[in-house]
Amino acid sequence: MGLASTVELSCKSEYALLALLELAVRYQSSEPLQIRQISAQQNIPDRYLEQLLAILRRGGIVKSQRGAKGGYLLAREPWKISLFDVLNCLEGVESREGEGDGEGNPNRTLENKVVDEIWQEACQAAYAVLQNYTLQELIDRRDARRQLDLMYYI
Amino acid sequence: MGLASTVELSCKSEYALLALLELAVRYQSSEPLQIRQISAQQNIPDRYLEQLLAILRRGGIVKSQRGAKGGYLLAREPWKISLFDVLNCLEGVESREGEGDGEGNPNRTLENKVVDEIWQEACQAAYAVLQNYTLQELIDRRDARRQLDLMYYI
DNA sequence: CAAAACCCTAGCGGAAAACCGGGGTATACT
DNA sequence: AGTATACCCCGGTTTTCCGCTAGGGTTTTG
Repeated sequence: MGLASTVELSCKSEYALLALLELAVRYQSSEPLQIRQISAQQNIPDRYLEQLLAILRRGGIVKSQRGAKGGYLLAREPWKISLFDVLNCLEGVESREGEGDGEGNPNRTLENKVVDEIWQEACQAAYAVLQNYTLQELIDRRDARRQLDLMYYI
Repeated sequence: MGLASTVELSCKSEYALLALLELAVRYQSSEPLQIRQISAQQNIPDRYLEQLLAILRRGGIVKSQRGAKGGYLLAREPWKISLFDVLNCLEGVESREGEGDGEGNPNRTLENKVVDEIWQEACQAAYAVLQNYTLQELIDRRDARRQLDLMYYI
């Protein structure tokens, strides 16, 4: 209830995580996976997913292979990519340098700063959690729940 | 940088906290404070602030006194109102019952659920921090920094 | 050289956030 | 009683942002 249910993961971030999960599953094969395949598997609008993957590429999360038979691969092992890495990469783009706010704003009162300080502290706590989860653990969790669901079914 | 600077407190929440800080400072006097005074002090559009205070009133954070010489007061002591109380009150309004998403949505895959689970866990960590800070501590922090700034100035 | 894939940039549409305004109602003071 | 003050309710407007679409490139395979 309340905050817990209203503060939702952005659609963008969810798409990205689901896509990365697909890449992570096939990491061993080192065969690139194409946008179309991912978008079909996870029900993500393909042209939009394309943009997200571009961001992740620039952020060093995935790498791409151009041309026919190309596609995307994880830039490193699934257990070396934390959820924080991913979300930070996504949300940290197209902010920088547009503010006037953010920090260097002159007419920010002491009250503004204090409130912000605590807000940052709360965010840090959340980041700490996200840094502890990797893509690999995402896969593991899913597989564990698959087993569980299967048991209930029988 | 990154997430840390982009995940910003909503304007709404910041306004509310600043307004409550003003009320908290004058809590002892038990004289109501008017919207105009608060909005002037903290540079908040007064008609907008009015709406926010109405939400906070319905949420039991502040109480109001109508008529001439009226205004707003905290509903309880500043050290008994946590930042979580405030944000939860503000963000938790006008959501409920409009979703289709949220949880009971049938076509949510296992992947969706797993990702959400972890996200919720991260949020919980942030809430824990916010629950530990009260309006009183907001005041104390500000005053501490005032002293500090003064020392540097000399 | 053609097909398959990624690459870049621009812009649209709807929803939510921020804000404004008008007319009502309770209370204090004279 | 009457008037001024300040909250109260609710609808509308503006602006911003997110999710998504679109078009035209460039690189690579075969």
